[in-house]
Amino acid sequence: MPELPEVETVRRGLLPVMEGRRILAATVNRPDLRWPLPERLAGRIAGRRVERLRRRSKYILADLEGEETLLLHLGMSGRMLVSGGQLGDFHHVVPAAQKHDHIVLEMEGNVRVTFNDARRFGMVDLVATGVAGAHRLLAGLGPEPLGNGFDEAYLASRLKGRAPVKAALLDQRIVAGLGNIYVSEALFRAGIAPTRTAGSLNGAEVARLVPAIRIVLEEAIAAGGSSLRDYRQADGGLGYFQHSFRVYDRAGQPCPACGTPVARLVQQGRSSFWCPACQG
DNA sequence: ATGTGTTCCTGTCCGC
DNA sequence: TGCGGACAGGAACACA
Repeated sequence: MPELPEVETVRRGLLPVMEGRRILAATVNRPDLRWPLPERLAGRIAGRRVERLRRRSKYILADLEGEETLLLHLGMSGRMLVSGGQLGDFHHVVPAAQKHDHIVLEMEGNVRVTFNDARRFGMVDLVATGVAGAHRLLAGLGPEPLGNGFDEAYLASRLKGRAPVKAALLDQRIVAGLGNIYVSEALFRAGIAPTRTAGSLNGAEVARLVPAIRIVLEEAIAAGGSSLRDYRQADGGLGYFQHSFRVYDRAGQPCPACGTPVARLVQQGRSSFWCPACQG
């Protein structure tokens, strides 16, 4: 579910209730998500202050005092939900536990942060802060698409081979943070068919693709992400970038540029949406 | 080294 | 309504 814009939106929502605040208590309701959770996780994070809340690709990193970092990935259906707080008096209703509430953090400030993940493709680990970047899940990630390390020269150097450009952009080693929605949207904006071979793109096409990726991600962040099914912001609210989709999930509907029906195809087992007329 | 297909899991929607 | 199948914002893993 969550791609870079959704994860960044969640991070921003968690910032005021987590950064600088202490985790007073933690509850862990099952031993594993996608993988086994760290041993004694609840006890190891309880009582510690969150010094920084960062994002790398689709991961959220909570640097805890004592040089350990809580590493979170939301998978397809993960949510980080904030409850309590503002009401602040003894009348305020503690929300009932929901199905799939796997980890609950009681934060300083009378706020609860709950990690809920129906499909359990999410991941959580606890690592030494100094070597977090070398964690097996982070070590191979490519550059942040909104950062300085992502430009035309870099992307051109990595778009090689016969795999479809769709697959290349989904490859987190090439660029970190894109997912199924934003790859389709970026390729539409760049006028490149998802079926094109990565190595077949010419310089002009790569030069269009870089800003197309950047702009669509920035617009999606500004819209609070895209809510199709599971995704919610930290406050439970919906993102609204789904209303700005030009091709994703719009099979059969007219291309916003030329009116040709948007096509859907399956690549690597995943849907791609595109305009056969605009994207060459 | 590449490229592709499968797998994990739950929930929802659509057609019969 | 019930039931089966398709499909879903990810990505590691196993194999050609």
